[in-house]
Amino acid sequence: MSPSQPRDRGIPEATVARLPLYLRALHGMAERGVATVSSEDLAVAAGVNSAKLRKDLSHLGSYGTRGVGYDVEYLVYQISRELGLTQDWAVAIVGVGNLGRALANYGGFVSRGFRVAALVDADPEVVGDTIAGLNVEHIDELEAVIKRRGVSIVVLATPAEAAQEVCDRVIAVGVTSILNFAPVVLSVPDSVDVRKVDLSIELQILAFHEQRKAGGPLMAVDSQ
Amino acid sequence: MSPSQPRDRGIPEATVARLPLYLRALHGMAERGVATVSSEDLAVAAGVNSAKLRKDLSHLGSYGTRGVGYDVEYLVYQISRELGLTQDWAVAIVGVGNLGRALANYGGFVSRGFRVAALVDADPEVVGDTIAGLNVEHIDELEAVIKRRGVSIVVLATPAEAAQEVCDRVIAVGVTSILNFAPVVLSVPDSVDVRKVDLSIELQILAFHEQRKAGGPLMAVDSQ
DNA sequence: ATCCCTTTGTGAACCGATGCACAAAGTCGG
DNA sequence: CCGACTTTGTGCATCGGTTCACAAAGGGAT
Repeated sequence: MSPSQPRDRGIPEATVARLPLYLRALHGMAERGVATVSSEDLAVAAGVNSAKLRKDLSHLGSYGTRGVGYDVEYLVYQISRELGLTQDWAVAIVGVGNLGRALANYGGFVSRGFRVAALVDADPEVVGDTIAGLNVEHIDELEAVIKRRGVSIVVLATPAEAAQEVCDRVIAVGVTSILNFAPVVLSVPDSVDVRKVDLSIELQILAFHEQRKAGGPLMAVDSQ
Repeated sequence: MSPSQPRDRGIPEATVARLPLYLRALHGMAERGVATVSSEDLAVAAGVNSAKLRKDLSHLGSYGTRGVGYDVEYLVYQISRELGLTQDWAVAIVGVGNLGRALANYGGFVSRGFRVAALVDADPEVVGDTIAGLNVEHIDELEAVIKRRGVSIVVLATPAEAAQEVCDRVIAVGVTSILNFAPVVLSVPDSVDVRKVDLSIELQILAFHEQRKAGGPLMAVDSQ
């Protein structure tokens, strides 16, 4: 705000998106008993350029030792703290179709920092079922469940038509973080974060490049 | 390669990533009987800036009419063609756990241009099962299935440990496009395209921003 | 204690993407 | 047929992110 106080705790978005990658690589190293790691090695493990890695980490602070590298355990802790994974996040999954079910059972989901705290669906056929150890609750209970369980992150795995309404309702009870799997553009206030995952978009991007490789606009049907 | 031949059919990567978004919005409009659309309206529907949309479309050619806008049907066709969706892509899903199953049944997957042509798994328990109308084949048959069905895009929904080996094997039989859901960094030749979707990374990014909103490093527990 | 070797952290050039703002192009009413 | 209006397509300034390259910092050997 005030120019006299730079207050540069702002970490670039691109960096934030890579921190989980580093964290995963570091966890693997910690399990294998690695004590310290150089930016070069960690960069390879995470699949990025080492200069980029160092610049990313430098946004968190000076946690490396020149001539040695980074202490694995310590770096795991620092990144976890920065990402907010030292606390426990209650996640609700709305829409318990094939995808919602898969997400509820997805191991990597539950692992560090996150806990699936509620499953909600509109279909009376599945309400009351137990999935991944959780009772599926009715969509009418949405607001009550979110408040009762202290849910702060909502995963939308509903059909496209239902997504915006559910989105509006959870925002109305204070949720400000949404992970959207429904193939729609959600309209939300600026204060709400929405991340979207669209499986078919990823496939389409692959198809584009595949087409290019296969001869592109010239359609040169040839060995290479 | 040769600098003498610029060959500028190169569409920026950021543009390619947005084309599927435009396509989805356009399909919706076509269904609602909309004949033409302005860049402004389409931009709103796709959730982007209208100048960006126009610049993106300009990379495909001059398909708009000044003073009028874009013909919906025509633009759908042009974008589809550019993305390579006018042809039929055979997709194999390797790993038929919760996620693989969800993907096999996922409607938006099958829809336009893509066809799930094979399901493959290592677990004898599921091999032979019929999922989404397809017989699950054994991982030993991987190479044979890919060749027989003409699979050109492989979706990896295996456990993390198995992903790299499956990846190597499908590349060995000529696959150059992979959509990876396993939480590992795959190592592949430059000629192969890998796109990754990591559900837990998305959650971690949300957690980061959520933590910031909740008071950030100062932990100012306050209304605003 | 000193020197050499390794590795970090970062200044600076570079690159691609974004968004403004406007001229060119086309439509439509009179 | 003309003039007002709409909307595209794009030149240009800007911005965020990437990469290079190197000085500063620390460890370990002698």
